[in-house]
Amino acid sequence: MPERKPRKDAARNRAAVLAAADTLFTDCASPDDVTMADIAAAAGVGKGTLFRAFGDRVGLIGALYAARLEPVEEAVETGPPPLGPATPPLQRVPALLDALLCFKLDNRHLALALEGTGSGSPYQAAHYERWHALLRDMLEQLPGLPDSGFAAHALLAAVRADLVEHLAGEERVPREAMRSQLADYTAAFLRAPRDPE
Amino acid sequence: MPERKPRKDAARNRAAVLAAADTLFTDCASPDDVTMADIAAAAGVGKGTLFRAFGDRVGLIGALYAARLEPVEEAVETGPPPLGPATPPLQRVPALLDALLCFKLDNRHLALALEGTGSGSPYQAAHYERWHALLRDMLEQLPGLPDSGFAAHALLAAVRADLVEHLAGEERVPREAMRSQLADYTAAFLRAPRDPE
DNA sequence: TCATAAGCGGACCCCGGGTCCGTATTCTAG
DNA sequence: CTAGAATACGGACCCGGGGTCCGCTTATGA
Repeated sequence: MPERKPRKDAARNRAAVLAAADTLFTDCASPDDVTMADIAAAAGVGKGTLFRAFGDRVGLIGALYAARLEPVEEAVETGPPPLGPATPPLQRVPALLDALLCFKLDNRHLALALEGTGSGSPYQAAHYERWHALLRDMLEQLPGLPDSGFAAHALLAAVRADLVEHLAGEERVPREAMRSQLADYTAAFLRAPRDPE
Repeated sequence: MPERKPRKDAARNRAAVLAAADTLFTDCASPDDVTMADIAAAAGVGKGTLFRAFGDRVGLIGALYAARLEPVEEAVETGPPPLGPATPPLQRVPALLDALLCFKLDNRHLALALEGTGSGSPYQAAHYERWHALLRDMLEQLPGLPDSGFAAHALLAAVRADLVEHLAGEERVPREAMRSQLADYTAAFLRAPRDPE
């Protein structure tokens, strides 16, 4: 395949934009008061450059998000328990949800910016489908649970960026409290199946 | 309190706008390709009128949403079982979630428009807090469940408009299937407490 | 009927995402 | 090293949508 390597300045600019956007997003109160022009300016670059490199706003945010998310993905795909693939579902499901929660807590504005993108919802983001499939498959291995597809969606909905933001921001729930609440919630759901004693 | 009654034409126009917006939203593919100008035009009214009557876009959508939601609220507050207040929590919780799901199914675009409003999320909509409080209180009466506040959030997240839209639209899950999946999910969660046999 | 306040409408402003194209930079072949 | 093509740059520019403003119209009630 003729995958031509990009020019050096292009690569440098891309990196600069990514870096600038990153700090801007983490510093700002709401993701949508950081504009494309702001980012371009902060990166010392023209708007055109920015759009050529990432296509559009969603593309840029998506790239940032992907970069931040990469460690988590690696930990899930090839890491040690309890996140790695060798873990039995009963421990891995809560571990995954906890990891996702932590990620959203650590990248509030970014996740918010990505999920709140137009009416698109998070449901057409490439990542979402991956997490959903993974979670669904794990749930499927657990006997006696209801429709795994829906359950996976519902569990993922419990760690949606705006909910997390609301809890952390409005309700001032501290990080560890939120983690344990989520763990309890997950546990309650997973405890369900063994009912016919 | 000096609550002056509005002029007749004002009332008429308000109603016209509401009606026009309603049909526009239900007909259109995505909630954000119906603009304020469209609504004004469809209602045969100037933009100014529209903004004076509802403040801003969110206000208008909120008003529409509230109107549509009113029957549900009444059913919950003063209706017969299984939605009404006389129902024991174990039946009322699933009934409430089911009612909410049906509502979102029947008002997809509207709910989508309201929940997807900026980064505001649904969590600052007045209605949300009501549902959350109600659900939390019901959960509280059930022994052995984890933190009711979080659980209420998580359960409500399972019927969020964009998830419902995704399931109905992208995954083509039929209405009744979705209802039963939600019911199963809810049941699994509620079944949890009685574990120490 | 007339005075006054409430309401009306649509031209207008603002601002942000996205585009365009003349110019500058990098790459590559000779 | 150099010339030419290919690629990238940047910021002026466009467009569309939310929200405002103010001179004019219409309801109201004395």
